Amino acid sequence: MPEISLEVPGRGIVAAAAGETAREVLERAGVLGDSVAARLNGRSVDLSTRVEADGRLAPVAPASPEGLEVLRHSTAHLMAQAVKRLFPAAQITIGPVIEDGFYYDFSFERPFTPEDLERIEREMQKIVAEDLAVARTVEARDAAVGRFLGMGEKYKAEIIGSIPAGEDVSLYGQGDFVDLCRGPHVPSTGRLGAFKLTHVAGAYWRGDERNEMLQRVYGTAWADRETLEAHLALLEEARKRDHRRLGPALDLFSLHSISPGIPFFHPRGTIVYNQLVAYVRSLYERYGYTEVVTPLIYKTELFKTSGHYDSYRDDMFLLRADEEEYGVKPMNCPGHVHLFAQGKKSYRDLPIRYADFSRLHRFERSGVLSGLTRVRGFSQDDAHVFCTPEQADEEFALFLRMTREVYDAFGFEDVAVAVETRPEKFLGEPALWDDAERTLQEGLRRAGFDYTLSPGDGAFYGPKIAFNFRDALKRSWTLSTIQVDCAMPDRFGIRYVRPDGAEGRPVMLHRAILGSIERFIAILVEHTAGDLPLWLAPEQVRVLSVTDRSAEYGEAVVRRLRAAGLRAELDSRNEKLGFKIRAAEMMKIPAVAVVGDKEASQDMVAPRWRGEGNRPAQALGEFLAEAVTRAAMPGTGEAASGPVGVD
RNA sequence: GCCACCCUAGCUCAGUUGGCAGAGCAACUGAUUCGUAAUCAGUAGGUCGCCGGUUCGACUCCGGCGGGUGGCUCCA
Repeated sequence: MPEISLEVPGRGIVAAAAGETAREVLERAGVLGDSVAARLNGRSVDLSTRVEADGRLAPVAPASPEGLEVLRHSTAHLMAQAVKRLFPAAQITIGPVIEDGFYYDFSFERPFTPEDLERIEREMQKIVAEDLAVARTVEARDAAVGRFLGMGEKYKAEIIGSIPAGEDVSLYGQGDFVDLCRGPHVPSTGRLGAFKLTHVAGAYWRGDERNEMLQRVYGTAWADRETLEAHLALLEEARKRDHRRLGPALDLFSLHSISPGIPFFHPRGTIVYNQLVAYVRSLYERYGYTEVVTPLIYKTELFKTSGHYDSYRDDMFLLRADEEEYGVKPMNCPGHVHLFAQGKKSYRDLPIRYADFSRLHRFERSGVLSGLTRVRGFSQDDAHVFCTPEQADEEFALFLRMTREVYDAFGFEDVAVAVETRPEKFLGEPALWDDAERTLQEGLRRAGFDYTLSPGDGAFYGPKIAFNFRDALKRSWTLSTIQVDCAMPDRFGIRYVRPDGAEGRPVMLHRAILGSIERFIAILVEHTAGDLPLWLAPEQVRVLSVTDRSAEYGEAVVRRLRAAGLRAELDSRNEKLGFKIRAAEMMKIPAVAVVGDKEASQDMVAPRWRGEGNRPAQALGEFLAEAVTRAAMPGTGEAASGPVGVD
């Protein structure tokens, strides 16, 4: 056998015979350890892969990203094997790795029950104990199709059938089970074990709702028990932070079947809501926006012109009055274009930036509604910019500056930017789209944003940039978006007079920074676990009287705090101090001021800041000054800056 | 919209094979006047999501509808 040489990290060059397995080479190099696969020239391969030529070879540890991918994929196969043993009539389809775990889709005559999941999990553990060897074989495509048809696996045969004819496919077998798979996999089922099946759900075959509904079983898998437990603990933590639980508990909002998907904001939640709007308004003042108030309901004629009637009608609330069809607006843009078209506009008027906090209503399919994150009624910090083509770059840059300022204000750091391009169903000229997509990408590059491309995800009227924020629970949410409109200026025929007296078509941008205020509140509640920043907290200070003797002084303290613009309440209930402290903590009140005989006699309070604990009593004026400073809205007070360089 | 599961007091949850609906917390009343995460006692609170069926009898079994949860498909 010819000698080959392999570069193994930490071991330099290791000599091997061509045809030796990766496992043999790694073992001899003393780096096999508990690896579940190998990396050969940068590609993940099975440990049983034969090395035929010079190259680089490294072990893949179970806890490494590639290792976890292998474990999860192998665990998906393990589950499929268990399902086939328990339910031979079930047909296997696909079973990919997803974030933190895997799923496998089965076609079966009935849905799996939670009890089935437990049985499947036990069967999986049995197969782990059997420690079956996992073996890879290669077969011609048509032979593989025949093999799976022979086993009655018509879905699998269909998948393999869609691979180009004449190609070979790789199969992985373990005991009585075989599956089509690119691999790699762990060498034997005994290497698995730190997994848990989490839930079952329906899923359409090939993701198309016209197809059969399959049974999808989700699971999570990790390198060892400890990391599995840690992951389950994180899920538990997420459950505790869930805004649908915290929101009502903190008396912020509630949902009721009387209006599915449209939230009721309670007085406390309304304070948060209005503070966010006030914050955005303060930015608008500096960034040169003008606010408008526009109709909620329009004759559908408007939506026919804008294109919404054709592209978006199924998602709209339509109504009939006076023999006329009306639509509740799902977006502000058609109204704003209409508004722009009123009166003659000159280049001297541009850019025009219409901001609108109007409520929007979208008839979302019932199955997609969820808390405040997916609703049927909401409002956005929405605005539409109309400018000359020459101004478009600067307008885009301005938006990016504003976005950055807002994210800094909230301390949002983990933000990924995606450029979403022309979808299949679109309006306007493809050339316009290409231009717009290029403009967006160049602007991002100039502003120093990294981004990824998300082909086909744009809005029907133009390409879009989405700012996706990852919250404390590692979930991703679209907050800000900006879209170049390639359709509506033409459809509405809006114009402006250029310096040379000719008429031009203005460029239209759609943009939002917080996005939906409802969704933003949900994200903020979960990100902060309900500990909202002081400027947003519905009740900023709670004054606690120790006994009835200090209640009157407590009232005076509350009056002083309120006069200084703070949101303060008095708890003078006939309860012990410990009880009131607990109540304030559970409502996550940021600051507590205890007043007893001592404080009352000296014009003092004993502060207790949430997360910081008790402080010695201090003069009321001192406490008040600190609270006012801490409660400042971002971009105001000391740090306030003047107008941003526009207009 | 599709698949599965869930819906009992304001909240969190018990409720045996179909036989008079329960607890803790919250609320209310009284006592207590108390110093940093729950003082004690008492009172009230329910068309068991809604409608229909089976049954001598339904929170419990069956069907339909509504809402929610997890997914799928769609999306701020």
